[in-house]
Amino acid sequence: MEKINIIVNNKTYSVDKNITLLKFIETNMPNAKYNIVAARDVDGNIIELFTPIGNDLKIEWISVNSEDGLRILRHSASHIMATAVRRLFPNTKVAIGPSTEDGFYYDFDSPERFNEEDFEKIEKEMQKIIDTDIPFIKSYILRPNAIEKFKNQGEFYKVELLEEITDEKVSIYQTDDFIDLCKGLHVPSSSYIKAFKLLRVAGAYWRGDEKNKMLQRIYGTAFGDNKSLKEYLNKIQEAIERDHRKIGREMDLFGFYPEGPGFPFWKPNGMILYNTIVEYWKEIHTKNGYLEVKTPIILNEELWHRSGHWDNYRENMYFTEIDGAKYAVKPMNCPGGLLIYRDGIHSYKELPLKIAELGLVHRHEKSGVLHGLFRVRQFTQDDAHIYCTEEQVKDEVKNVIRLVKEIYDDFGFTDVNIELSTRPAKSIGSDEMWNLAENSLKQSLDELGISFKINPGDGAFYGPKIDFHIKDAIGRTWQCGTIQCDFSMPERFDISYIGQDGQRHRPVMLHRAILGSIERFIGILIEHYKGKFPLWLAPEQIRILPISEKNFEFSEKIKKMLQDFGFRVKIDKSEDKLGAKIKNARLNRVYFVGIIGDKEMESNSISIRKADKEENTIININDLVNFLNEIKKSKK
RNA sequence: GCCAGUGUAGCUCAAUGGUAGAGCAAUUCACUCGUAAUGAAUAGGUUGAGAGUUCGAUUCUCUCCACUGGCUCCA
Repeated sequence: MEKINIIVNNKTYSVDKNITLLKFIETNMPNAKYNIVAARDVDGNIIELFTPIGNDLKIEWISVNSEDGLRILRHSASHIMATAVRRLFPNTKVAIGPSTEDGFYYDFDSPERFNEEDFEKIEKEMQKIIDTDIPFIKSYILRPNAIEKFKNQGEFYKVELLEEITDEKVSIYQTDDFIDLCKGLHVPSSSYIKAFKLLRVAGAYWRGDEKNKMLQRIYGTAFGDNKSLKEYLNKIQEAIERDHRKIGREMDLFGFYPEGPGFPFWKPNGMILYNTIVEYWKEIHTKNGYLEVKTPIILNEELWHRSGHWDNYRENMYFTEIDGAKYAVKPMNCPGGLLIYRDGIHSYKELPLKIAELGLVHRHEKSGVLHGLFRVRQFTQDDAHIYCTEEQVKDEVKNVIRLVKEIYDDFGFTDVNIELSTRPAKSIGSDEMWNLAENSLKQSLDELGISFKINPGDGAFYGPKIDFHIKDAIGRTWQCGTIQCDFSMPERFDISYIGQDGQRHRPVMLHRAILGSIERFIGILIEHYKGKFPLWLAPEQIRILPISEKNFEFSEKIKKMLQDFGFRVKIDKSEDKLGAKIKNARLNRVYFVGIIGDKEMESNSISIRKADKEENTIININDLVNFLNEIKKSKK
């Protein structure tokens, strides 16, 4: 009998691996016939353990609502969904059905076109399966037998999977009449699914490859109790309410029109936000020793052959013609920047040379991927290229990391995850270059004591990179900043500096962006703040609400004064009552409203309040500018 | 690009094989007003575009465009 060692509560147990029935229960289910847990083995993998009650084995239970528990629960829910779908649509073939970060899906190949109206039917059938408490029965069979079995059933996706598995034996799970090739784990029976919901249907390629057949993927989620499901659905709702496309419209920030799909149009309010960010960005970069340049948007095609973009990035580029010669619209700023560097002789004394560019780039994104400001075809990168010696790389990378953190902090993002991506399959440059580059980045992070995740094969085609992911107010993460180490472009452009020895040397080039794309970053900011920006970013910082026409003149005086001090201020001279004026100010996400009535005029003051708060502060006009400046300075 | 869905007034949404309505917004008038919507009136649409079926299409069919959710990709 095959045994497996597992560690539970620091004790090692030898356990029979051939289990045919799996029970997975919570401690608060005393009537279960069997106790079974999912535990972690020595390598940290989840393995299963089976023991009848009465065995003295002490088990550390995992709750249904723990990360592992939910994964098991959701994976089981996907099987139940597949069972239901196959009951309702018998001609449906199944592909794979894993759990995801917050739910599960199953990919189907079916003559039926599923749509969301089918969900009710499928959910009902799933509920039936859950109510009848059908067990998940696990068994192991020899791989050739499994291939035979699934072939007979016409489940060719399973056969394809099986043909790649090298194990002698594979496990299969049976739920009702639905038999699925599956490693597990699963809950013991369907009634463990206490709350589930199907969410959407989408197309998905078999094995994620667009050359393969498009399958129909049904997404859903499941929880151990109804309350958690409700909380999850509320979170989805919250994300919908934060949608930057909706808030952007409400605040009149930007627009997209059919005349330019994927090309954002910035409206006056949006430009205020945009320019405020740019001004801040320029200031902090100047302070950190960066010089600024601007390079052309359209450049000769020859340049892109030299840079390697033509070979590696062509399908994302736009091309044009000038006087019969071929030109390309830049998808990246570096080649242009390199021309500037190459224009002159550089001494080692100039290095590190930090050249920043807010570069407008165009990339042809497939029509189906465009998404508000998050995914556009034209955007401005807050780019910079740092030319330095190999010895300087580590320190420069560290400097960039510090700057990245400072900038994110100023925008209210304090939670940052860092990832290191290594050489991809499609790449240029020698092995030595790649090793040197990857090691330099790794060491910089290590020396700063920063923990990071490694993404093998995720680097740019010209070098490895460090990516920065910020976490927003509702816990979503967004990749924004990046540092890319490039030994390749300097060679292609044959750039050099004169070293202490009077000889020419090849500098290293670091590409880096902090906000990533200003357009996208604004989208993230909108969703993070739900449009309620801190004072320094708010397109409209203060709106003065006169109670009646008698107060207009005094209001104008205050407006003029605030404008002279650089504040963005408007007066609501509409015929609305005060309540309506406040409502409108809130809707427009104005930061402060200042109320001017006879009372205020008499005392030469203004009743000021944050537009979304109840409390008023009465401030003398002479103190107003100081009051606002204090809040603006703090950035947050 | 692929799969599915959607497209009606500035916004949110109704309705119908016999050329369309509501609320909010807008405009005008009255009210001169104190903390999340004062009242009245007016105006606003070749129902995304094109073609087909039909006596008649906004409705049914097809093509295209755009958008939404995914796949893939990515800042």
